[in-house]
Amino acid sequence: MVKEMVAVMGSKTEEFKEEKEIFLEHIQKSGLRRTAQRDLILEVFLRTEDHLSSEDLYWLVQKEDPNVGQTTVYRTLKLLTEAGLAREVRLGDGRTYYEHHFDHEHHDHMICTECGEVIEFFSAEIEELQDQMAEKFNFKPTHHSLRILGICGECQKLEREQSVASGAQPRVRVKTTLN
Amino acid sequence: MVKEMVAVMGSKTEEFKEEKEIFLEHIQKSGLRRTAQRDLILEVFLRTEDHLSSEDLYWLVQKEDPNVGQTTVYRTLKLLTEAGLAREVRLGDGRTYYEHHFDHEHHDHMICTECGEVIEFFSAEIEELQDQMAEKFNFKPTHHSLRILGICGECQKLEREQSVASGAQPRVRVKTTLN
DNA sequence: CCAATTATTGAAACAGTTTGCATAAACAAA
DNA sequence: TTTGTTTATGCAAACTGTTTCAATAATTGG
Repeated sequence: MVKEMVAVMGSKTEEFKEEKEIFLEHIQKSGLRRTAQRDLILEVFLRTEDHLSSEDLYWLVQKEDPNVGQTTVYRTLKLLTEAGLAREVRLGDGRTYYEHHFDHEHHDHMICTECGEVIEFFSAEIEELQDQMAEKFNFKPTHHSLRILGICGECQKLEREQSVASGAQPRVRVKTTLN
Repeated sequence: MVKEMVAVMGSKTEEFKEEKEIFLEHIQKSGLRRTAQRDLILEVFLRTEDHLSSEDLYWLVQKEDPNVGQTTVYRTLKLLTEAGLAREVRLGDGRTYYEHHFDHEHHDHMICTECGEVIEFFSAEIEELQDQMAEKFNFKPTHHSLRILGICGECQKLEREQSVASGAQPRVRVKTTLN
């Protein structure tokens, strides 16, 4: 078990060198310690280009090393966030998701309430207006999150087909956890 | 105990007539039943112009009728949301808050990460740009939520005073639950 | 190399919310 | 009104995502 960990320590792939350096730097700067778990979690996180909840990531990591607890994944994700490698995103269900942050432009999200698809978008104009708004209230913004909930193109199409096929009963929306 | 309830049923105040009608209508349309608890919860909710968590509301209701359970408050708030009288707001801590929705203009929130103050604001330009964005992705928006996290004017002032008084140590941010 | 210090870990605790169930209350029909 | 049917209620227990804590492991100073 320990031997395996040592093997992992040597960092499986040579990809993501930059990110790994950043992580190490952050670890050292904060007086923390490099561990096999943290290396593995970072590795798997970087490999997965998606919005991951802590639990999602936990299971992915489990597959490669069953000796990693949920807690460690939570903490490591928090670390990655501090290091600037990950960004917390709340999509609207209770969960917190994480997405790559390093080398990724800032963006906001549209979320389909039918299928859960997440569309990333960016608008410089909206950003600008937000800052103006904040200034008007003498508010110093540090972050913001803009989520647009609705129905994606695909689901709209499906909806139309369904209403034709089954005689246009109004469809019941799935779990409208607003906001 | 039953007598009291009957007294409450008759609706304590004559205010909020419109909202109460809407609620009744929704109740009937959905084949649900009017009950003393629901009436009381609605009443107290309407009386309190604020962002309330389910628990907040629970305690307020408790004061007037100790025979109301948390569960009922949760369920009723969901009802009120469906009826269009309340709106769910996630301010960033785990909790779900509710605010008045009927007859209240749509707005977004700035949240102070120091003191928790919530500033409501509205920008027609931002709304417009959001719709344009959605259209660009063929996305049919139903709701949106824009949160700006940062530091309110008051806390900025405090910060400045503190840094003068105590010799300008960089201040540690309280619970930076981003996003 | 050993002891003392400090960080890391996973299990258990925790908060907020939801669900299942037996009882009580609302409503409709007689 | 009374009866029968169906829904609402509130408790307790389940569940979810997250944080805490005591035991363990790593690192540092002597």
